Amino acid sequence: MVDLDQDPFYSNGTTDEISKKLLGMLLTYDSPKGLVGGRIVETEAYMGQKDSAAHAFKGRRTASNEPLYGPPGTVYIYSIHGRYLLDVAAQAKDVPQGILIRAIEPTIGLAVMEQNRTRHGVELTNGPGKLMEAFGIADKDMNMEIFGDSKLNIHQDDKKIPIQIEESNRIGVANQGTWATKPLRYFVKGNPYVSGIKKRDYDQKSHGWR
DNA sequence: ACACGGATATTCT
DNA sequence: GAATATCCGTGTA
Repeated sequence: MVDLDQDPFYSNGTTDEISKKLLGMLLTYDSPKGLVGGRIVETEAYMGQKDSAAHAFKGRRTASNEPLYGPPGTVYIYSIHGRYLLDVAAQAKDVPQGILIRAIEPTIGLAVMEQNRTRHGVELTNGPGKLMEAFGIADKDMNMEIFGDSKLNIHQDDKKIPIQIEESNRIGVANQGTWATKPLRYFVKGNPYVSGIKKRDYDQKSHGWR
């Protein structure tokens, strides 16, 4: 059994650094309808107690954000606006910093995801609630599980390299205090599955991968 | 009971 | 592109 607090990936670096490292990694879910997944193309870092936009701001701790306090690699699913969003705890146990996985470029189980979403093309997975709907996840049953031990997995060794990582402020936290404007959102420049990207900014050739 | 949010879809100028 | 309707679980009262 691995010592989770010593995890060589999640504990190695600050949460914003890890958010960038996740870009290009393969995210999979072993769903009841078959394996689904894709490349992570957009993430956001939430820096814990000090971060006015984070769920754990000022050490806030409730039943629903408890997974943030789990060991690195803990699955944190939470609901907002009637959707489910996927986070991963990024630091040692009791350090409540997390990374929101906002979009993926789908590569596995396209037919299943299209059925779950009743949409296709970029609309399949170009947003945090959309990718969870595509996966067919509509509950928080996997909370507190660890990526890799869970049916959810982030394959650290199966990774494409972005040509360029772009940064911006985080989405949907506009009036969440002084941290609202910090550049803690990261995405693969030119990838069509990044939320809100304009068609003219697509990298048609390589989707932003090296 | 009730207000609201780490979102999405639809409907307009 | 921007405005708006709707989503429903969660925190606070």
